[in-house]
Amino acid sequence: MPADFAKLLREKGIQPSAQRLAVAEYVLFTKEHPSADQVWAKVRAVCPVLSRATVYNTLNLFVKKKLLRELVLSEGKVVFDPKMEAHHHFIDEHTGRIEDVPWNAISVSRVSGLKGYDVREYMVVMRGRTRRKSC
Amino acid sequence: MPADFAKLLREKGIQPSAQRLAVAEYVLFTKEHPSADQVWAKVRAVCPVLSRATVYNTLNLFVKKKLLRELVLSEGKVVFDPKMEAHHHFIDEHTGRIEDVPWNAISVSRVSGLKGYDVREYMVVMRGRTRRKSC
DNA sequence: TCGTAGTTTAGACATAGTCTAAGTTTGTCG
DNA sequence: CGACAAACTTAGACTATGTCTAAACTACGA
Repeated sequence: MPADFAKLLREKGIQPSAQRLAVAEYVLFTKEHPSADQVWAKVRAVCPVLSRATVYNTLNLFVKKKLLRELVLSEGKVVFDPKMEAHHHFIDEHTGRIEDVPWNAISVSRVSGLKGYDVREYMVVMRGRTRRKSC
Repeated sequence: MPADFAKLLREKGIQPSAQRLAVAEYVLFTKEHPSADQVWAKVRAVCPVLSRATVYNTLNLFVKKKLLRELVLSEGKVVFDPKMEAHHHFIDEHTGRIEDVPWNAISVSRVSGLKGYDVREYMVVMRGRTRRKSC
């Protein structure tokens, strides 16, 4: 955990304001996977002068500057998939379109040997762009 | 595509109402990955007597009865992860808690050979229960 | 026909996230 | 220092997604 968060932010091209430092101190080193509102709650306990909009702005900024990763499958929505057999998913980065990838196209090993977890199901989620002609 | 949707629903223990049939006809055989409101829009075009609540109820019922799968990483929210190196994720089915799984714990092959896709990044998403003592 | 369980409905409510317009802070340059 | 501009923060309005409720409707067996 760095002593100097301001320096860390500056290195990424982010102006280190008090609010951003408070958010950074919590979110950059947590082991939890907090939602934006959870971040807001945590940081407000330390730094009460902090609006919700700033937390959202700051988190999005951190994601853009590669300090954080956003974990989400589709673009903020729950989607439904009628294909009940196991399969993988590919998400087109430009369009957000989700495509099914057949189970056998990819092989994954050592899942069942994972220590500490009973894995009931799994899938590979890929992101990138489609190389199709017709689209 | 089955001729008799009513029979299909009854086999799963679902009373086949007109609304449920209309939803089933669209959602069980689409290649899209529609959100709930997209389903509503599509089905309402065919069957205008259909409320939003019924669509949500029906979709959730179909998921419970294993006709559909819900594609979502965390429980409907975007969460943030400060770990920027590639890694996988395990989601505890009971608590919804997300844990990081080291990249080397699992091996995935043939991703880069996928026809038609430029995969820029990928991860394995697992679901199940944690077998830890302390929790 | 009646009663009941199951289903559907509109709309209120809740939560997640974005946007805006105004106010505050910060950095720069004379 | 002083003032200006750019960057940042704010409250609250707004949109979208999803849940809940109470009332109305429907199907169906006794």
